[in-house]
Amino acid sequence: MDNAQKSLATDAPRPYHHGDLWHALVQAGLAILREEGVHGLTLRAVARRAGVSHSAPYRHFADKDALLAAIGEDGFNRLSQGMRAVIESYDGDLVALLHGVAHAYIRFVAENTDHVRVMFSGLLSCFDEYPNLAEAAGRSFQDVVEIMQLCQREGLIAAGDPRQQGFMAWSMVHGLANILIEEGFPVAEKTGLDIQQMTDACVDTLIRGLQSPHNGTQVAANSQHVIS
Amino acid sequence: MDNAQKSLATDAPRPYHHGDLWHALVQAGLAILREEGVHGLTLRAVARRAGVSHSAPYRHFADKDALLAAIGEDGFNRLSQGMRAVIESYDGDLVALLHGVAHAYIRFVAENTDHVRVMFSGLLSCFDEYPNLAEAAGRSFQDVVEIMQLCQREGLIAAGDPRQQGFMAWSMVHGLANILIEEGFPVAEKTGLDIQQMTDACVDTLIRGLQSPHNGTQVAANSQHVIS
DNA sequence: TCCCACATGTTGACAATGACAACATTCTCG
DNA sequence: CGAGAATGTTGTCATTGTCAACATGTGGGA
Repeated sequence: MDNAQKSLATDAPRPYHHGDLWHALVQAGLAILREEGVHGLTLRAVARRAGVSHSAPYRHFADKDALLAAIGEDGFNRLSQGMRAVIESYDGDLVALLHGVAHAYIRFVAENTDHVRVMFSGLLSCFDEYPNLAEAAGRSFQDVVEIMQLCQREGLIAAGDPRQQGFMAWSMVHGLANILIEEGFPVAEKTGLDIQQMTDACVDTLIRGLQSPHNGTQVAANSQHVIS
Repeated sequence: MDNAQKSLATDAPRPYHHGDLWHALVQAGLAILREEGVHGLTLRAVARRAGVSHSAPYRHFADKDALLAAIGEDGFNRLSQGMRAVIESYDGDLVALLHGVAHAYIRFVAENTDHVRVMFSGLLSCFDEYPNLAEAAGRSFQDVVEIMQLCQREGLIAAGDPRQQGFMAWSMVHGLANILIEEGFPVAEKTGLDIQQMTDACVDTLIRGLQSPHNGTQVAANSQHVIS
């Protein structure tokens, strides 16, 4: 029954009854995510932690999914923030920039595993229903696209639609990160590489792969890969 | 109360009381996953569908996670099966083989979204606790590693640890697949590429990226990417 | 062949959860 | 200042995961 934890984050001035519960609930959710993982992230637990009754969250979130969407949005914002910090420290070494951004992504996933599980993993059913969430995710992607454009200008990678290149880059790093967070997944342990090295290897592979344009059958394929 | 659906899959002969409930429960779980998604996958629903009482599953699975592990294991087996079907139809066109395997992976994820969410996405807490699950996942990975070895022999990609190369290949395709299944995720829609083309582009990029060895600073990096 | 131990399945219970309705309080604005 | 909206609370409900106590059918040893 101790309502002691609510300070951090938005230093909003609590205009009336509880203050702005909206932020308090999101913060409580983040704290629970950090301390107990996604399993402990329950609406009632969030309410308890925020010091309100179990039904109060419904005045601010239509249902649990809506809270998850807000938390996911926060996650994308933090992700963008981490990547942008690297971008802003760009000193002319483009390869280092790419490695740095990839490491930022991987580190974010590693240090916020449960947060990431909320952002992806379909806990929140659909991005479409939460415009703010979609926007935040879109901004994260935009960061990557801009890096691709920079790489093209600098001649590090071939010309082409930077969104496609960004999509591929995101896919690779996202896939790596998501495999790494599966505890005991029988891939990571067997490669003999640690996370840092694996990340570097992926980035290098990606850069080389993007150094030629991908105009359809570039590699040489008499593609008969029958699908659907 | 209708206990009408239980036939499909294992045509086991129901030796004694109910038959072998273990398989019936897994099959019921798969059916629910297919029809109602991961949200409807509840222990009691599985029991209902199998025509037994709500507590019967506990004679075969320690808890819900154990059922999820069995379902996940089935998923990895099906994934392997899909990829192996492509491998076995190898006709000498290695590039086509790679494209085919990637498409098999992507298609599996697209057609079994909720099954994949059980396999990954941390619903089952940890691979370590379920050796069978880990083994099935390991076999899937092994398929990819063997393809990498084949690619090395044929000279399509550079020499190197095939497990690392396989890890990268898995990461890329896995990342692509997992982004694609996020409905409304503001990346896929904007690239103007459909799934097939995007998959092909990823494979081509990957092949090119793997055509040179990745001995540390291959691309040229004065790596100052500070991490932890 | 008979009987008992054990595997399997059932019933009942419990706390926790998401969600809703009815009610209480506090703010805002006309 | 006072009505209505915004916000928060209490109470309730069905559902769920899990456990304990009980029932039932199976198979092995006398």
